Amino acid sequence: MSTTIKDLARESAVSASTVSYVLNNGPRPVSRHIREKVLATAARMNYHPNAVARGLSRKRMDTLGVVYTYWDAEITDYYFISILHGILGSCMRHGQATTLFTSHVWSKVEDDLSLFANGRCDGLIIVAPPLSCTVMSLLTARNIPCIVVSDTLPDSDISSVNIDNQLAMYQITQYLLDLGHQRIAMLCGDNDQRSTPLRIEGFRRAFSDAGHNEDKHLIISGSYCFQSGYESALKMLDLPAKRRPTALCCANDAIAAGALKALMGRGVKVPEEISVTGFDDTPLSSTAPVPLTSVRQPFGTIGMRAAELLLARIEGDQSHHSEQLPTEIVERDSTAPPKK
Amino acid sequence: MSTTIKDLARESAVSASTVSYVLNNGPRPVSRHIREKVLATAARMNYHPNAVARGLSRKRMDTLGVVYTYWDAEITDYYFISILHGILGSCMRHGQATTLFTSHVWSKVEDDLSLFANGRCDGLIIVAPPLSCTVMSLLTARNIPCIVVSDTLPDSDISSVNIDNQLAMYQITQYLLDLGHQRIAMLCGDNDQRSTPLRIEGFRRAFSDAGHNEDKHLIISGSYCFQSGYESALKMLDLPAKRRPTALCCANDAIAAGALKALMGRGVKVPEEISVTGFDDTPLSSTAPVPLTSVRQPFGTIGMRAAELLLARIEGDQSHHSEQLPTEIVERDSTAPPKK
DNA sequence: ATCGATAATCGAACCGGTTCGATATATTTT
DNA sequence: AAAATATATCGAACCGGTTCGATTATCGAT
Repeated sequence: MSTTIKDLARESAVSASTVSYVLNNGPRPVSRHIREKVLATAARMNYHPNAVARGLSRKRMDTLGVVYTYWDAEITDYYFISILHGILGSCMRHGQATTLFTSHVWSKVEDDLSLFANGRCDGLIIVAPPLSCTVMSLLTARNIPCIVVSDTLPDSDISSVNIDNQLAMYQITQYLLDLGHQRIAMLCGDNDQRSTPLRIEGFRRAFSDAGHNEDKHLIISGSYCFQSGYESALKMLDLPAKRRPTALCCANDAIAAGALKALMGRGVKVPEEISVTGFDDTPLSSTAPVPLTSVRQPFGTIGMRAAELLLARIEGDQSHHSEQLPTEIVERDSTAPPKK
Repeated sequence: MSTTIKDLARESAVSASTVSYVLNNGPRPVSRHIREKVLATAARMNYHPNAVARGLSRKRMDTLGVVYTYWDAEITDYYFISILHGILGSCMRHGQATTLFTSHVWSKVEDDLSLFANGRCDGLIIVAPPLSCTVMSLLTARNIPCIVVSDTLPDSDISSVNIDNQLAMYQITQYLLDLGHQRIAMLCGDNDQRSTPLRIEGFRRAFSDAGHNEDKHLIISGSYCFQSGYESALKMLDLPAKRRPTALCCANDAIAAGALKALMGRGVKVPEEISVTGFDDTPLSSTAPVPLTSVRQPFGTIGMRAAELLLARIEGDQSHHSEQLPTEIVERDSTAPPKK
């Protein structure tokens, strides 16, 4: 249907291989005369090389795959999208296409893996795999380059890019402690996410390092969503006054927004009576009824680095990285020293 | 490196073509005996057919491309993401991979088009192309199936999927008029987006159909962002009391949120003093300080239908569709009859 | 002029599948 | 039992590029 390299060769009265050399600038020299002729016919015939044929013979599709499972049915969450944004940027800059794969259920991803791991993509970026995830071993077994955006697995030699979850939580807890809070509740996210135990650990360590008594009852398990934050906050409000926390340290912004709603519903003033912190610094942080003090994750950079590391690995780099990108506390209006 | 169909053929003591017939269930019959043998060796050798080779010979990659330019540097906006979500769902259901392409500048997309239009994707879904966009004609010239998610172009035979922008705006304006508002300002989005003139037209028609005098000065141009809404709302507040609108009909939720902030900053009560409506029903609508009455667009369905139409077209369907999916007004707390 | 070295070009094989014409085998018909 | 038909399998060509060994043209040095 469309013009092929053979058409081009015939029309330019040269061999197909020569045309290929011209189009790729090598690997062999072509005389100036012929080069120009070929280029001219290519333009005239509106020739565009077929990426699939090219990919087959070069064993390189210049395509990166992104794998993601959403926890509760939404790819639309800011976390994934911003990382994807970074990945896309990187891919564009390096002339790579980006192919997406998602599924509600992680096991389905593993089943459908063959769709990816079959030459279509040169490598895979796996975003936020749940704790129980065997995909990576499948991939390495099949010699498919991959990178995870997640905390490093203890026993894995797969490179990873992420923030330092423990440190980040440590810092924001410390921030609250420095404000003078003593009774702080941590509103946690899903237990099967790797970030959860790490953030809890950071929270705990901030307490012990500060020499404060850590009251275990103030670690509230939940999930990374608005509803969970709402419910957990209500629980906190129902505690007897002397046990009620003066600050809620939330494991992400959605939880914090939910908590905010609960507090406002009960007429509790933020930050005057209770301080609230978010995590992720999504747009929610700034548009919340009380703009949230939050931990900014460099999502874009995370995605970018993941793509770059993957690309390096595809190009033969064997080294093992596990990058931890710095986070930053963004102060807004939801935190203040405790009352009195 | 990895096992090929030839390895499989040798190991099963049959020809490669027979293996192919087994793996694809056709197009020719294979004896039960051989079928099972091949399947067994395939499993044993952990064989996965190479999608690229397959794609080359079948001229079909089972991949749909999604093209998008973000207005102001963010792919992360809810509009695109939710549509993408619908597309992904459809693709998964139909065994298609999804490849993404974005760029800040639309012209860059046109340049890089060859990356897509070269066999890698079987067709393209173009999301929200700006008014001045020549990509589609390039594509049709090169015989590449495509669908736009956008209002239909007057002179185009490319199928499209979208809401009825004019009708939707008509309805929400009517809703405000029915509440008793007479002085309503429309806070518009970008002028180079196709939706803008259509929504304005809907706004106008609602006025004229209701027999109200339409005051042209209440159509405020701007862009689809928070900041624009903020600024436009301030302008409204600065109008002399008798010309000040009692309702702000915003062209999207971001604008409405910005407007809300301006109003709250000036101590204007919503909805008691001024009603505000959004458009799109993004999460912003429900999490805004005053939950917004908004127009819900069926983003997921839009994406889904776009993918399905594209798939049909790829499979040879020549018919021309331009689907307009129904919208729905979601009432929340930001609207009420005008004061007194 | 002749020879060797270098540069430019060609032809064929290959990447890993699919598909079609031809052949071999099994089944039915007469 | 032979002929006609249906079924199962093979081999080769093809998809549209890249790459490598071999061949030819070009050039400077002797």
